[in-house]
Amino acid sequence: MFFRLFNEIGIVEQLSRALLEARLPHGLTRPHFTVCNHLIRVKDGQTPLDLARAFQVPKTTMTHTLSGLEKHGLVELRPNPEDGRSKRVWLTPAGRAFRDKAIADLGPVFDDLAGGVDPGRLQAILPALEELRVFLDAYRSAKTGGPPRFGLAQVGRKRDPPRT
Amino acid sequence: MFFRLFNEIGIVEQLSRALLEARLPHGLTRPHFTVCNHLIRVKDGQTPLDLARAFQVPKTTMTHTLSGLEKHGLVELRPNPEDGRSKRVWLTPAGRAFRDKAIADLGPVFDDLAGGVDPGRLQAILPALEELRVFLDAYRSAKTGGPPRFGLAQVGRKRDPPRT
DNA sequence: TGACTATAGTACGACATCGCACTAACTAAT
DNA sequence: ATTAGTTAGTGCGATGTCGTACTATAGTCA
Repeated sequence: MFFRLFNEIGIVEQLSRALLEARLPHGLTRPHFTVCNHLIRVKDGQTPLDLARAFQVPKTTMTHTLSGLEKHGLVELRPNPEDGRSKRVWLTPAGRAFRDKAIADLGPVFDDLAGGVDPGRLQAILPALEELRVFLDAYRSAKTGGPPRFGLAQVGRKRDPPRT
Repeated sequence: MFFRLFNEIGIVEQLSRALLEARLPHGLTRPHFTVCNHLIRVKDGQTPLDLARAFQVPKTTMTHTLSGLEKHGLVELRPNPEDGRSKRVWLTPAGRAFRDKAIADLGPVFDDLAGGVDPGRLQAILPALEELRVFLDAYRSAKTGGPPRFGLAQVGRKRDPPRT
């Protein structure tokens, strides 16, 4: 049962990602969009590590994603006046426009989706998914070792054995 | 709403993947496991393209996954007597053992999961997920162009513009 | 102040994913 | 049989993801 569940989730993830990226400008991926979206929905000025935590990705992955966004002029990384080690991520006008346009372009897709699948039914699975996500996150932390530890970043993955 | 849904799905996908791969032998990934599992649950002797369709991945990705499985001696690729272009994928005893051991190793995880999240609740979201998956798959085909066309493989993704 | 530890970010390498282009083989129409 | 179009699989290159290791800065404690 769990296998089927995770399998369905994996396939939906692939398909939804392809659906989104087919509608983004060339060179921009779902993470780029989701980060911009997050910076608008929540707030910008967060640190890269904040974002890595929010999306449950290693910080190296977030560095990579942000560098892509910066290269496209969608965000700006400025030093964090409160902490010399870290930076803060700010959206540029282009970044906001990019996000708005992506959402607009997805409108028809969501309309079709709402026509083909009962939105209420999808809405209804959100709490269970969220519960599952929270459990998996906590489970990883629990199994990884001690307390909250740190930001997420590099934990709990498998370790390369020394090359023989 | 759809964003939140796909976001949760994406995160659950990442976390479940990490959870699984942390319990697999080094060098083997979730696709390796899921393919072996599929070959046992459904049947082996399928063609690589059958598998690519089943997992909704491009055929090049399946080639890569199968070559990894073959390198580890978990599957065998033999010519397809009915079609000189294609091959058939057969599990080796090692492949079956690998799948069985992975499932056994995941037992405790699933027990914990069943303890932390109501399994009935997860079970209940399966039909909606499946419906969503079927819709997304059909939608991609519909938008991509005509009829069933081909196997899945390389479609509907964005095209690289000529390098300037 | 100095020493030790913890944290933020990055450079780098390994590898997975996937689009493009190509070959070989099948199919259809004549 | 010839030819054109389609399909199965792969080589290759580009890029996303992530673990390891490193640097710079903070924080803690004496």
